Amino acid sequence: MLANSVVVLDFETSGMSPDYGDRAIEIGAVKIVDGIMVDQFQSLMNPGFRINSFIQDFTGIDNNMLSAAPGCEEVMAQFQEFVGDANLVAHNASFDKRFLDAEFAKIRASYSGQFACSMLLARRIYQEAPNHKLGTLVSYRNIEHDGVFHRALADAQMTAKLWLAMLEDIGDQYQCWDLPFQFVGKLSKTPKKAVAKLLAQYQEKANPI
DNA sequence: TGCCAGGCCCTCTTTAGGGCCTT
Repeated sequence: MLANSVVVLDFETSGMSPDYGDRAIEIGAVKIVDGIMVDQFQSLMNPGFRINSFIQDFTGIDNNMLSAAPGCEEVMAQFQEFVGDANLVAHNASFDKRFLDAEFAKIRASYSGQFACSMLLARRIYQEAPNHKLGTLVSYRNIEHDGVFHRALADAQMTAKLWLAMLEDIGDQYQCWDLPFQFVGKLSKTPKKAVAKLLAQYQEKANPI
């Protein structure tokens, strides 16, 4: 696995908190290598209980679909293979990381990559955007989409396109291309007012006079 | 059936509160 591969993932879940018994019901992911989307992963998963009507309406995933789906354990084991040692990205990553950690813990699986958040990066790169919801940012950046929202693979694909668009915009605006993943993670947590300064420092290091 | 969370970040801040985001 190349060091610069990134897996952008999105979970649909039965609720907000794995600590209160919520489970993943669908996972979608896109693998990016050298800035190109090269592979994808998608599966519904049966959480072992019925999901409520709000989640069914919100996602379009119903209990009949889940009763025919493989169990979370089987799907997450396959997903571990897909992830390998890639770094990870999600929109509002703290949410998806909680579910990834909880589902992996149930099958004693783990991952070695670092997590970055497209929402935190967008708050710094697109400070003037109306808000930083995934759908808003996709429209704001004129990213092509098929109109499907709140399904795991569609949201992962949009997040992947947004991630690449942000890296491209950083390059165009600050002349900082091929930013290492760890640096982007640092950038997404730096105070908003310090973003330009941090990028200028990086550019200086990357292109010493 | 209905309920539940938590990290980040701003400000009327730091001995705190509340909005944003995710399902």
